[in-house]
Amino acid sequence: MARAGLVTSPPSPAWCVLGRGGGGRTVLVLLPAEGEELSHRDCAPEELAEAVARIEAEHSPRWVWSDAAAWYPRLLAAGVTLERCHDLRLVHRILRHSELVREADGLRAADEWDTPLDPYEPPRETGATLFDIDAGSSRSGAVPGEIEETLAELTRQREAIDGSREAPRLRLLIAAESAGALIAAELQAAGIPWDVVEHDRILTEALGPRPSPGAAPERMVSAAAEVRTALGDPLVSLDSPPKLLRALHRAGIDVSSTSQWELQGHEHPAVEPLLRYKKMSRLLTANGWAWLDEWVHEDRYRPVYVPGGVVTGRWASSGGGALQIPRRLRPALCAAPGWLLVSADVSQLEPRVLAAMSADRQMIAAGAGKDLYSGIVEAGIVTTRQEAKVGVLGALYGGTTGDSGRVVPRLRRTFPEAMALVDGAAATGERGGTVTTWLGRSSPAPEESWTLAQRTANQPDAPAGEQERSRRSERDRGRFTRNFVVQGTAAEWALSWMAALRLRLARFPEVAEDERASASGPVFSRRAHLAFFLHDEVIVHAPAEQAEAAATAIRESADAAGRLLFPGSPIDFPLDLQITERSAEK
DNA sequence: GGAAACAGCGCG
DNA sequence: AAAGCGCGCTGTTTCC
Repeated sequence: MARAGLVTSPPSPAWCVLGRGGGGRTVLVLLPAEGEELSHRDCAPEELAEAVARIEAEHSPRWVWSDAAAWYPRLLAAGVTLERCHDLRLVHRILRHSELVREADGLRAADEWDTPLDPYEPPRETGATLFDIDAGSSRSGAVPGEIEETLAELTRQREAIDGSREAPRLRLLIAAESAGALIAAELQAAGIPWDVVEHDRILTEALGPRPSPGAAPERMVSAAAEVRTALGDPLVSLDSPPKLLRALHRAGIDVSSTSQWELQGHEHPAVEPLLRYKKMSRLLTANGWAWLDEWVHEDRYRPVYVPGGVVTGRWASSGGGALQIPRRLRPALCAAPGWLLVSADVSQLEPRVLAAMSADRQMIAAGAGKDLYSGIVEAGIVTTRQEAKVGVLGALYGGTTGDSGRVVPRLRRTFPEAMALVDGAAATGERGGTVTTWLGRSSPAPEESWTLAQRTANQPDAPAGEQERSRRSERDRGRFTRNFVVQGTAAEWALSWMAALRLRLARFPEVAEDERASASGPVFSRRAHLAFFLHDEVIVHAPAEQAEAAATAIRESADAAGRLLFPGSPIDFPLDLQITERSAEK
């Protein structure tokens, strides 16, 4: 009954709203349960962390603020963690688009809440700097973060939720999204334990020793020389696609672009060193020594996560490329001495989410307790696991050609409910409609110009070229909405997983602080904590004696997330789980 | 001379 | 062997 526990609020759900007041002070408004008295107080910047910690200990309220990204980092720095929050800016963007909200005009009018906070901009609230001015009195418009506007937005949002067609689902989504905001700030504060020596070793092995500034590494220089010799062009730039393409043509290599997948089909002696050069160039520019200098300090890599940064609800990152760390650098992700990494990823998250959403019994059965793709092979639908994978991805992404185009029709016969769900989402998108995830995040409506252009092109007298272009545009949008419902619901599952895990880990006992683990700061060097998240994968950094318990917590949380989203469904979400000192390359 | 777009490639 | 969805980041080219 995990679901009921979250949906029907406990008897006295205090909310504590944080906002900027006058004179650089912060106002705290405690919204109590009915019948109790509303209370508020304000405090100076240097008193804030202590005041928040005291209220958290006494009432454990849901903290309401403009953005976790603006308020939470300095609380964490002061050693304060919070259990739950309501992130108005993230929630605003969900509610104003959601099809489940009946009346969103008020929210849409408050468009100052639509702007995502620029993570590079220093936080503009709480008056924690000495130079803070009293913004409240000097501005005319409503400003997120000021206490009056914060309370007004909370009221708008509560009305929108209470009046929605499916308030319980929306409440789950909002709680999960807000938990994500806490987690993102905590992940950044804790940092990813990073072994600079190992990273340097991988770079040196691949590229040669670190060159002096401005120079290219040895092995890139020699690979480039091989390419130029083979092309008979001693000066050609390998970093300029147009120039390189012309040089390739002059050497008789018939390609339409310089991308690796097109090059690798050709026999020419320039191809092998060129592909080698491209690999090295990529590693150097994206995650080379300059990246190490910029992003890793005191054994921690601290990327910037952007919760809700993708339309589907997935996280994005901004700076540091947290979600694109190449697998070959994974071994640099390494536990502090005396600590361990507990890594877990969900097998075939998206297909399983689709199976659960559509309650497709055959598809659920194919994945029950094992690899879903192997299950499809065993059911006799295809002959190889690779075929099953390509077919399922084609179903999720709207593939029509090649292997996936051949397998999808067979999947449609075997898994009719699952396929009907994604096919329906695609049809809605092609018509210009909106689709919605399991918990209520809706896809953005198409631009007005798009709808208009489609209507014009669909007139019988429209030029054939225009009609063709219009059909292609419709299909593009259909593939987007087809994938949106699945990718978005998978993101909701992952948030629920992490939210449950985070609360379990917070109840772990404290251990003695370790010298190297202390690089994670006062909060995260005394017990197991989340260190990494990547769509369907988490890594917990744990004192060795807590690693087994952390693994159990990860599994329990995955089960809890499944029950929370799909109560009563037989769907399962098996994990690949490993306890190691060093992350595996795979 | 700086912003925007593109190419290419890393991740799920 | 690539395709079909969603991203970020770098270096280069193009545009204003």
